[in-house]
Amino acid sequence: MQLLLNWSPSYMHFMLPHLLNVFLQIYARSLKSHHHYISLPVQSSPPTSFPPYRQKHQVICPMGRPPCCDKANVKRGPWTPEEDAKILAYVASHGIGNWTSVPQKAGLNRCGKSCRLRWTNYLRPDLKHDNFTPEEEECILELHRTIGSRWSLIAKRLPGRTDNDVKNYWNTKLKKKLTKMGIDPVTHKPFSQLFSEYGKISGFPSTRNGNRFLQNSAANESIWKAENNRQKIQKPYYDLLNDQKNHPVETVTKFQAINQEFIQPHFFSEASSSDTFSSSNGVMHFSCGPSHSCEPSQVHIVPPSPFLCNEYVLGDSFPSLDNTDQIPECKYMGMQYLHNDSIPVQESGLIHNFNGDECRETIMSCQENSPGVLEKCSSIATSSAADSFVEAILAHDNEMRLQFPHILDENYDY
DNA sequence: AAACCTTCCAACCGCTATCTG
DNA sequence: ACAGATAGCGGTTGGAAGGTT
Repeated sequence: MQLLLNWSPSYMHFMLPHLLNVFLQIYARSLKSHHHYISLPVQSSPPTSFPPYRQKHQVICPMGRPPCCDKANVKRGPWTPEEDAKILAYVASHGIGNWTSVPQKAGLNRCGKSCRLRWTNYLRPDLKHDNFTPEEEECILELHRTIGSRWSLIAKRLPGRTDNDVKNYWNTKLKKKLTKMGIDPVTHKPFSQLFSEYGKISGFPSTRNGNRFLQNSAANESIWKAENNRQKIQKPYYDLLNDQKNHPVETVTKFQAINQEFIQPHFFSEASSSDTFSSSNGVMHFSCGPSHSCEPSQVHIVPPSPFLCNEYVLGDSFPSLDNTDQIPECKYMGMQYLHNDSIPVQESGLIHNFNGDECRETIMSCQENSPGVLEKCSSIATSSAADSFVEAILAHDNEMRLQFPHILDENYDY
């Protein structure tokens, strides 16, 4: 009883039916076997807060860490209500930390890692157990469009949801939903637009063999590989945005540094041969990847949004943060097409406009809300800047084509 | 009713980063 | 510096539940 009194009302609301079920099952079993109830450990002193999350770098076992468990002899598979009750009781009285010792102390024949996952993904009191709301759905879609399958980052933006929840919801619902709507779940572009863009790539099968590339199964595989590549490119940005200590201005500076040291060399070395860019409706889209590669996976890569932000906003033309008038109007690609039965084609993208002040606020608020910079700043690009950039790359492309015609004019047949 | 198929998600796997002795 | 451990993460899978034939 003392255990229950230490739970918050919301946690109580979640757990009471669960515990009732546990006790009923145990009671029913005890009637059959004449065994007594399990005795839940009752804490001697209430925790100061619930859940008492472990402090970072907290030293739990100063004498060295024993092996987690005997992997061969621990139970696996679905958790029973009794096991859940033991974890809950243990955490309520001891708090979070050193999952290695939890199975032994809680009386469980489970691996510590399994206990941790059970707690993290299911038993945590702050978790929601109801369906995803349309708002959460939009949030997932928008974040996935921006940062890809970084489930833990996305989950952090959705209180009460775990990365596993988000991942499962994406894989079972959202991916199919987008596909049905004619939208590629990786690039978040309409398939029709992808077909069009693939067809524009020089040296691509479209000129000789039509769009066969996109008609066979290899296309899907290529897109997934491209997604992986995109995530590698984006990593420095995630690292930066995850660093909550950064001042907004510092963040901007680091964006520039990352761009110079990593993104630009990467981009120009890999994408110089025959990249394609398009600028429509003021939102610049481009694809990069070596068309001379035998890997169709690298032919089309949606660029990391921060690249756009950095290239066009934080670079030469980026005004001081005090001078918002010079910030071009932001074009934000929202995800409202989800609630629209019609398939958005080229007109998609300009669903919400951010003005200069909003962009500035976004940048200035990045310390508290860092992914906002990604989402909004990423789309800052004027069509003129995009056009000049496109021209520069196309010129570079032509130059490369003249130098390496034997590579770039290969006839691709996947 | 039975067999088969599809969907869904909890749990696991394997990897990397980080910590400790 | 190194080995051995955990935490955290994204990808994958097993099997229960529901639907279809």
